[in-house]
Amino acid sequence: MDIAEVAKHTGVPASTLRYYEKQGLIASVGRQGIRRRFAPGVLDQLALISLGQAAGLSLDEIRSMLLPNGQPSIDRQMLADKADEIDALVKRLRAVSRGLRHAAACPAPSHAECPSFQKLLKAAASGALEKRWRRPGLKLPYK
Amino acid sequence: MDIAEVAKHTGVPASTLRYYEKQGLIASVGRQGIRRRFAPGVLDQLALISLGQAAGLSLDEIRSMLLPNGQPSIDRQMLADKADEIDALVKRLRAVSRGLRHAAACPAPSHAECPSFQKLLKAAASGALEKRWRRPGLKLPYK
DNA sequence: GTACGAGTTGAAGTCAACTTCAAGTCAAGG
DNA sequence: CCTTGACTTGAAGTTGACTTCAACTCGTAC
Repeated sequence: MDIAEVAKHTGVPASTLRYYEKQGLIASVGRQGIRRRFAPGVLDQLALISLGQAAGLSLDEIRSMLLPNGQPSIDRQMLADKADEIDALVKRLRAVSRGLRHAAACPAPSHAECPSFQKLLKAAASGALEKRWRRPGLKLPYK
Repeated sequence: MDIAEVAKHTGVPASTLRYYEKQGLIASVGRQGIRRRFAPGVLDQLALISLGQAAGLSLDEIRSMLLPNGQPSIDRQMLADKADEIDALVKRLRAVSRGLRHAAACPAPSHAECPSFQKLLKAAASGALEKRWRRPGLKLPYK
């Protein structure tokens, strides 16, 4: 497959594929003239990368899960740890969501007078919402 | 309060407070000599900013929720929409977490042969995990 | 044989949210 | 008066994951 075909199948732009190759996340199986050729297995590798990103892994971390041949070799403990991390995040997010909903439904004329909104603010200020995180991490959908 | 005091109370570094002021997210109430003085209300504003960030809002979006005086003026519909967005994210994250856990517990000798891992990969590839997002968004905890 | 479209390269640019830096300004203590 | 230490400034640097760019090389079609 050439780069455009991989891009079409996966939705990953050609520029990103070249970037991933430079980063050692995927490999081409040679050239036809000057053009890269990819084995079909690259589609699985890209799926794995997608999955890792959805799990909040950096490309570096994802690379560390790949053998030189591109086969995944994943530390099961690491998977479990990541799952724990995600669960903790989910817990926080659900608290935020509950708070937002309550604030949205709150009948006070302005949020300044809404007790549940005040409580939310207090929680945010107290760090219960984990104010300051250290990694760039998970992306949110735009819409 | 001077900037160090605000920093101490909120955990927000002084450099960030200056940055927020430049961005119009908070305001100082004048100077004592060359130094900024903040009204206590700035603590609430910072809590609101924290909350917004926890909800995945950009600083731009957060600013759009603030009146020029710093009082929040929040569109309740927007809150509800944000809550929906977060719930959708939570749903995806829980799927990822479940998948990771299953893969971690999977008895197959290598992940290449684990059926549930394959299924996860397939889901990732099919876009069920929402591969390509448009906003920088939510940060993950480092630990 | 030459024009075209799709690929190639390395380098540089983008984005958000900060942080870091050098150089300067103060207030208070000794 | 002089040092110290906390603050000030604008400008530049950081991070990760890409994207964009100009300049170049192919294979194919006309």
